[in-house]
Amino acid sequence: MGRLISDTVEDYLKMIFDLSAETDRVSTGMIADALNVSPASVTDMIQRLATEDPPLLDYIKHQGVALTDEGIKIALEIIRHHRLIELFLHEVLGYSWDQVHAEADRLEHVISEDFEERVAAVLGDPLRGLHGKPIPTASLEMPDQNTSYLLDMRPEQHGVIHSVNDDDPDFLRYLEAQGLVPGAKFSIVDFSPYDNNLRLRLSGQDQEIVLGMGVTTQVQVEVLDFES
Amino acid sequence: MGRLISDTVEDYLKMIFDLSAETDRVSTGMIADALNVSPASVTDMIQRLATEDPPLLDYIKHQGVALTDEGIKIALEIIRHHRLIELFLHEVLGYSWDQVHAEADRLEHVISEDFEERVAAVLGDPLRGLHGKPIPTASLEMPDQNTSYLLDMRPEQHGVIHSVNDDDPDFLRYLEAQGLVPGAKFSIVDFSPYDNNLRLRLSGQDQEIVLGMGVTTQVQVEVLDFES
DNA sequence: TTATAATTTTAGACTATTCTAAATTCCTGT
DNA sequence: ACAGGAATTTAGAATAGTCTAAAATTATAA
Ligand SMILES: [Mn+2]
Ligand SMILES: [Mn+2]
Ligand SMILES: [Mn+2]
Ligand SMILES: [Mn+2]
Repeated sequence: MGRLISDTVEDYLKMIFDLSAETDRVSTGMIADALNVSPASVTDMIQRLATEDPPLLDYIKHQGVALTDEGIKIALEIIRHHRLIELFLHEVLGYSWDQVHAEADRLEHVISEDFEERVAAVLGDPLRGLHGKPIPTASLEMPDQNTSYLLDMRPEQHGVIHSVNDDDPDFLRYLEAQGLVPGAKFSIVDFSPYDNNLRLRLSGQDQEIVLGMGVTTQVQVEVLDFES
Repeated sequence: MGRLISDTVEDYLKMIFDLSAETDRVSTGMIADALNVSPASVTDMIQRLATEDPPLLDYIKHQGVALTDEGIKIALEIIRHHRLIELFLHEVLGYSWDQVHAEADRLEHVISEDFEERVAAVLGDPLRGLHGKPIPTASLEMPDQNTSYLLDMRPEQHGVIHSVNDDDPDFLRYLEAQGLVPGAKFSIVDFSPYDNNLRLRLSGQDQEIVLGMGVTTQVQVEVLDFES
């Protein structure tokens, strides 16, 4: 208990956790891109984190990193902070869903456990964040989700929007305008193999919308067995 | 607009502002004590702040510093954040008045102007903080207060508690238990010149309480012309 | 007025985080 | 199997903030 973790390290661990959803091992380059720092800085940092007292990363030279259990703990703590804060900013202070992320990205590092608990209580211990992502529990269990990317759906299939990537405010405003918010049900109408465009109809709406990979890679869905 | 001020610099400026209430020029040693860093670190920092592009401090070697207008601006901004956050934590999240300070001391550096505005709005644009101190306005005017220290009051005088120093949670719990909270009216019953103890009676209470300098130097009062 | 004490400043060093440029290693396509 | 090219790591350096120990300055008080 009580290691001294800087904001910077917290952001590295959080980002590595996110990137780990894609690949088993996360490469130096991926981290550098995601955090907007040079690859050299990343190499430095991951080597340091891999040799901390309890190592936070498992690092193999030239083969990227994976979080240790210790590293996952810290990442989940910060992710819990982040998603609780986003919800709180929206519910209590009236932030729109495209404004919350940037603010939460700073606040997540400085709130106390007490603050976390009080916010969770005020919000009624929510299970999902403002953008649909699950919120790790107080004991740092991440509820597992059975989701896939909208990208991978095909005509005839039905689904519900589960969650959306939240780092680009413009993108979030676009999604909201289209009705592409967590909980929205839809069915796939058409698929264009060459550009990977998907045409879909949101339930209750007449109009169909066509989405390219810029959108479909950023939206997670739950595939439904039957229309409802 | 848009200088890059670190949290550390913000804390230095805020502390120098507070200390300036006592002395015109603030010494290296005072700052070092207050911030719990070595005098050498303070010298380093104040020399740097005095040579910033618009200087934040006016520094004369061996004679301490005074804030420039630019430095005051930044200090007031942070103090506004701090006091709004303390009130918010109390009102919205149910923090007790001894718990808010530590949390606010970290949050004050990371909230946006938007956050500040929204919190101020939710609280109804308060003029005074949880511990009685005035809150700088949105345009960074500090409402001036006509207060003196409880220390300097003498028998026969009446007064109202204006504000109390809030950095020690134990002290705040003690004050609250005694009923020594902002707004409480009292009259001085007795003064002991050798130990500077004051005996006073809170209006509406029978019992008298005796306070030493450990308390009377930490409490600001408004002296009343007549009892009320 | 002068020695001693207190305060402040300087010198030198350390950690955390980042960078650029150069060296190394890995991968891929012929 | 191997030559480029891509990715990664190393080397060297910068900045912010801190420290301790030594030097310099100012204050105090006999
Ligand atoms: Mn977010
Ligand atoms: Mn962050
Ligand atoms: Mn405070
Ligand atoms: Mn602070």
